[in-house]
Amino acid sequence: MADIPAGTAVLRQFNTSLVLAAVRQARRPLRISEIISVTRLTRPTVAQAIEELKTGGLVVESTDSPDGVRQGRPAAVFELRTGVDPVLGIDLGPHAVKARLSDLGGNTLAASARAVAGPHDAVAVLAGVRRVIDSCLRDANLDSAQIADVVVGSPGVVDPVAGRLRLAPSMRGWETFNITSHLEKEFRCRVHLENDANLAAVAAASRLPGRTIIAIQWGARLGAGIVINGMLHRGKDNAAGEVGLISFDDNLAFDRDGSGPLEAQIGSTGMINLARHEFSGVPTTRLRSNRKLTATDVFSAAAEGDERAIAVLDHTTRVLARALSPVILALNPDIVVISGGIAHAGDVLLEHLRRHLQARTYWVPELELSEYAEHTVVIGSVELARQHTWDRRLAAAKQKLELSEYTERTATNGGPELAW
Amino acid sequence: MADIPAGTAVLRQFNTSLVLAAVRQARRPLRISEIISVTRLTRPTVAQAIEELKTGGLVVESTDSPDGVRQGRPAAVFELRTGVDPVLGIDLGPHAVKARLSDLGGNTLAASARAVAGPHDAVAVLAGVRRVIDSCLRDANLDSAQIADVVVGSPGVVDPVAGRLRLAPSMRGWETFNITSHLEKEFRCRVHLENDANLAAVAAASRLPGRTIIAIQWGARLGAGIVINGMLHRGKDNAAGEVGLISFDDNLAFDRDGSGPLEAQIGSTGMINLARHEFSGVPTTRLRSNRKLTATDVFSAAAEGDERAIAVLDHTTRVLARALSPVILALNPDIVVISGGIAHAGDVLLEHLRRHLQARTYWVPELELSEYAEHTVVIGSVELARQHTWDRRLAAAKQKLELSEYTERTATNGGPELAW
DNA sequence: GAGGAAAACGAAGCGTTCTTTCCTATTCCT
DNA sequence: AGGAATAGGAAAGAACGCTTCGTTTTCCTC
Repeated sequence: MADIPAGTAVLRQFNTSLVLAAVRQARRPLRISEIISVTRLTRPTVAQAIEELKTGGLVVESTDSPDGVRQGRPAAVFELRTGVDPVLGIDLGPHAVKARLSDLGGNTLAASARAVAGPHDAVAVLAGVRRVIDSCLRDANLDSAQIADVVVGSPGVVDPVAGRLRLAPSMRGWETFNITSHLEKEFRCRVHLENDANLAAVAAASRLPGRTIIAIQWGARLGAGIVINGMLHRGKDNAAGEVGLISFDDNLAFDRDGSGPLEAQIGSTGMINLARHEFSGVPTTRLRSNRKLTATDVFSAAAEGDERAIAVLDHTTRVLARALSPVILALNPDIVVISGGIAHAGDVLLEHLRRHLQARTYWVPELELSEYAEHTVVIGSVELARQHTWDRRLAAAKQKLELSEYTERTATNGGPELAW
Repeated sequence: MADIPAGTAVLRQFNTSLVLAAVRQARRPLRISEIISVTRLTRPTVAQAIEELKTGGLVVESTDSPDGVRQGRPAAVFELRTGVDPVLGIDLGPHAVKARLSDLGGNTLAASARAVAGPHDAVAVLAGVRRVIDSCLRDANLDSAQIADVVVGSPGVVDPVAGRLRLAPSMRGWETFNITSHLEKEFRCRVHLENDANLAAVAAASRLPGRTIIAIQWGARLGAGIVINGMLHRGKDNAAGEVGLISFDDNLAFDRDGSGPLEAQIGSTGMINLARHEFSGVPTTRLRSNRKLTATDVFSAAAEGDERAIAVLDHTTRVLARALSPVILALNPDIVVISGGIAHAGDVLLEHLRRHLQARTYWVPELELSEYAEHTVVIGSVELARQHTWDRRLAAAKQKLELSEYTERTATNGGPELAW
């Protein structure tokens, strides 16, 4: 903590981060005159800020020839220094572990996935984690010491300070195991633990900045991540979005999988049980009861018009709509994004869900399937790790602006003419 | 819009608003040395800022002798100039209109309430509004031209830009009537329309800064206001918090009062119907079926142990818990505050509600009855009007800081070590 | 009652930053 | 080859905050 008396130095830092933000928001290399028009600063100021950012390693002079005007002395163009500080995202799914490596610019360097015996076998899961990490590092030709940030996604309610799970009935034994400090022994950076649905929400929020989003992570388990005006909402106990615990029979109980009432009903295993029951003794050409039935089978059959598959789909989406409608009425979100393996189901899913929501909510939000499907959580992990790294980089430039914590917070969100 | 090249002037303005924020947050007159220690600015800077704020009419030198140290040359103390810019709050309730007049410091100058024929009679409501406003102005010895801001609370979904109600089945005819422009003819200031439950939430948020709150406005109608980390959440269509429309029978319909399914069941009229049915033919000493039954009667009977009243209470709170539990699981709020006439019920209500929530949510939030009870909405109106006025006052000092809109917004809420 | 200590107030000098202004450098077009 | 257009660089001027010093006012002690 530097001495507080700051003087005009804060101005310098403020303007520098203004320039940095301008360069960051643009998706292409920027020339100085463009930065001037965006930030409305003068040329010497911008030049000095760029110089500072260059020596600080935050931006580099791009070698590409600038776009646009092709007359006069060619301008130097600057962009973020992205091909450095690789970050790692890990998804501890119930049946598979995934890892993904990306640079600061968001370019994927490597990805790996691996099925694991089961969520209850901590040793097997840890071994799987080690293998997918090693695979990624090998593919990208990187050493673990070079990684700048790691984010681990997991079902359950996480304790971000302790780095443990506070509630994870589906992963017995994990509550007492501190996975972040375990992994931090191998990396030179911090390892963050985050709820998987929250990461799916981060992935959605990065595509939809500033919006209010309910991200439904729907696979074997069911969870939601809540994004309010672009900001992830974690809740008082970091337990926001635990919609899997919604119950209709006035009785909150976990079944033997550790599933809450709602996810037991419409999580993929619950859904398959329902389908198996529906199809019992009635083997069709596509859906034979002796083959291992998957959720995808049900959806493709529904898309082809199979009545019994449609019945399963209809029931499932009705239950989800019933559970979500109070949340949608309370939040009035812009959009509901559905991720997880179920996102392969296609528009059939959305059509049924929309119909059931229309019967229960006055303003039906936009509905969307995550294009990342079952990879949404890993991608959200990588995205969050990138944000952590950026925040840390920017922290130096922001030191003094902590003063802005004195800026009062009003209770209103700002009406049209009141936003400042 | 002044010329953009700003230079060190933005520093001046930044420091000036820092000083203003410090003075505003303190609830007592502040001496300059106190402002120095809070803002960590130097004396000349603070002195200059104070001088600027004094000439701008935002702060005044208090005549009170300063607290604390009583040695040395007595320090001048400064405080906000509050005894000016009176603001008006209005509550257009279903059965009564209320008005309340306050100064910028939050001191109530006058208050008035009046029963009206019914919410469907627009003429009667307007006449009532005029009378409560006139009564307040007369009591406070003020002229309408002196009012600095007006906020009108009403059930239904408001359109803040148009100043009309976009959905208000309970107030037929109001959708086409532009109440704000009607009132703006009488005042020299802007008139804002806001949902009543949102105003109850504003009232709660002003007592609980920075918290996540579900404010339940529970009277004849039932609505919620959602506050996320101290900020009112309005939702995409300004329709957040419309929990009165939650349905359990998969059918969203309005009854002839214009009530949604949930409010038809447990709004005060629905509750009284239930009680009347419960007590029919079984007149007790306290609750005779021939007297007009009120919700308060039911609660006081329940508090005294009347089994049938307890049954009504139990049923009502169970229905509310069932409707709210998905919202609570999704948001994991700090607290649920219940306002409206029902808040007179006392702790019996909270105990039953808590019990029913415990069966449905893993982390039960704090529960509280609004101390303002049926006056919560008017008080929230006044609070919001005060905030509007402050924001407008501050706008001048903030002009240049609009630049901060370039400060990027990350999708995360900021982990422990990431907040800046 | 006089002197000292403590706190507040006021003013001058200094350093940093941004802005303005002018000039030079490079490239394309005619 | 020369003009136009754009980029880059340097110096002067202005505004601001920080530091330092001296002055004023009150309380406490002797």
